[in-house]
Amino acid sequence: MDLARKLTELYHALRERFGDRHWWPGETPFEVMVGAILTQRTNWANARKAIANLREAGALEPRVLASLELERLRELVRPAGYFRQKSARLARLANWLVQRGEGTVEALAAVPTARLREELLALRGIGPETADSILLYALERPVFVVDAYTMRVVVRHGLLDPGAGYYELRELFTASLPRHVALYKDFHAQLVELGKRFCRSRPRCEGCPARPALGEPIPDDELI
DNA sequence: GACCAGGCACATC
DNA sequence: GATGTGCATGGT
Repeated sequence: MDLARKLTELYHALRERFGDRHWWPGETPFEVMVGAILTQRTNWANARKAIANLREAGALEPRVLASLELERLRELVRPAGYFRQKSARLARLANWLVQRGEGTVEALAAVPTARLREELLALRGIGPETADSILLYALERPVFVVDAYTMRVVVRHGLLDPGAGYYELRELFTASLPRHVALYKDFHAQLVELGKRFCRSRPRCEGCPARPALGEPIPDDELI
């Protein structure tokens, strides 16, 4: 069975099992961008607290966030952990938007995806995953997002060898799937859900025997 | 108390 | 290029 078919079957199996994930909540594209930084190496519940703080402070708007005192920003971001780093990262992102797009996300609409990706990666604190999350979920660009869960699932299904790099993994998906934003969004969300469940006791997947079957609904006992 | 959570930058070999 | 380390809060 070729890879494209395997991935398609995996997606439908996940979709069947988990339904619509309603992935990546956020009222505005900027809020999604902020969330992408706040959730780095941090569970979403903690990131959400920081987002709530920012909302209450009216700082879920690039110009406002960019104008906040650093100490104030650190306070608001604290629940998400790594608050010294993340506050600085948010400030750089907001400043970039203010300078690059006059403080609006809409001004980025005409900029090619590759260019946006380069500029995001040039911001210290935004790496491949965060950049791609922003491109896909905030800016609606057809970019597949790879994260730790994706890696676990793909390796566990034998689709790629352990030790594969970010770009190798991303290429696996982009080369095999139709370039549809909605598909990319939901597939990634499904992979996260699967990864959370069936690897929750063994995050590194070492020696774990379970391997959900492709193309079939996944039984609960194979999800652990 | 240990371990983990939707990474990244930097140092070192 | 690969590997190790610091960053930090909050839930289980």
